[in-house]
Amino acid sequence: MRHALLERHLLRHVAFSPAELAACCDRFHPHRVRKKEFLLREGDVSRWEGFVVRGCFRLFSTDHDGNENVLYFAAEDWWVTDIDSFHHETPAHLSIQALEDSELLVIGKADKDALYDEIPGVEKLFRIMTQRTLVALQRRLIQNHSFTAEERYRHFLAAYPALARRLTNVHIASYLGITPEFVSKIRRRIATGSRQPG
Amino acid sequence: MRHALLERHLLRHVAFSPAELAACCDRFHPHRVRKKEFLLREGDVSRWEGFVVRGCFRLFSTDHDGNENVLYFAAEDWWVTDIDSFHHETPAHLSIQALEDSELLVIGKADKDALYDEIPGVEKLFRIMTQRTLVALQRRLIQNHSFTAEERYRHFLAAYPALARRLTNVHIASYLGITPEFVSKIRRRIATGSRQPG
DNA sequence: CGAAAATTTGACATGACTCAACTGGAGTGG
DNA sequence: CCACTCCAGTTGAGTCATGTCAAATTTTCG
Repeated sequence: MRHALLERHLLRHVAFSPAELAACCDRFHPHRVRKKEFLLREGDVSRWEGFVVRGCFRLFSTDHDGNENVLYFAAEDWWVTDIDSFHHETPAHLSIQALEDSELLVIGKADKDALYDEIPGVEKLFRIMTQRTLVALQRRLIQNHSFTAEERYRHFLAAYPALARRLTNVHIASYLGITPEFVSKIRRRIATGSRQPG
Repeated sequence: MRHALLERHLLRHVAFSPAELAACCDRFHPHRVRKKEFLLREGDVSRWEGFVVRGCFRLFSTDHDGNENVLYFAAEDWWVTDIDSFHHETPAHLSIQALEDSELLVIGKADKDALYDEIPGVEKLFRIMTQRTLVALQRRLIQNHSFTAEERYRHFLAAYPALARRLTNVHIASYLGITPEFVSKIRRRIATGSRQPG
């Protein structure tokens, strides 16, 4: 499935030849989901890795109290999968739900493994992408420890303004690890113009 | 530098030939540091990626209030580096300090890049290792949101009992994102036999 | 032995949560 | 076009987990 967004994405970190690029893209096929539909449910095996072409998803897990914790949001140009489940064919820890009507390009494990074997550069691409994701997650973990809820909320709005406008406060709260009620109180503090200390 | 621990580590995810294995190991050289010495200081460029052969390190960053947040501990069989700084030769966000007299095998960027180019399998190895680290970090992030401080402390002791015995409570607290005083209070609660709820 | 660091303890402060009530907008069916 | 429902969002009172600060005590280590 040729798709300009995917091609540009793949070329971002590795200089594939046109033939290699086509061989990659041909392993993907399109998939549509409606708002609120699940691409994956906790406990099932993740059979697909997906590249988001249109729409938006949340990846979350449910803890013993029934609280949903959002690991991340994936809009256009992002990947969605439970890495561990996809690679080892084990039950997923994550659920993946569409927050809008969405379109993906998905690839199955056999096709992905074939790409790894056939096209030098695919390993490099995913190594680099995984490293970048890891670095971002490391920073997020540290920020969770050193920032207050208000700082994290402000930072999220500043870092992802377009994404934030597409999400409800409930979801943003769940991503930041705070309650929706408290987000509401933070918003009021911000709106009523109180300067944050520091 | 041939070293049984490193060889076993490299073979864990990829079946290198003896020649490939030797070529990998030869790019590493030994390095010793004393307790409390820094391998890397925030702001400097990380010139080395290190594999810990003996001893223990903490990787941490300092926030605007001067608090040190431990990202992770690295004992034998772990890697230490500021990934971003090492690969892009930019100032590091992390500091790396030896908590004991330690020995590493280190590799510079030029040698690492050479390995990526010369030995098919090295990309795969680091892709897989990075993925596993990412999955572990994802789980840790979610646990930070859904577990209380006491639960996180208990979980850390249960998951890394040997490591925990080598660390002070100050460092464990900094890893868990809580204060050393509160760790002390948790320890008392545990010691006085109070069952944790849930 | 002596200094520095780690740990413990207690009083007090506060950030964030819980719960419950209320408001308002978006979609849906009649 | 209205009535109705369903969520998201807001608000407030009360509570709890965890932090802060300061002092006392123990351990580590030169």
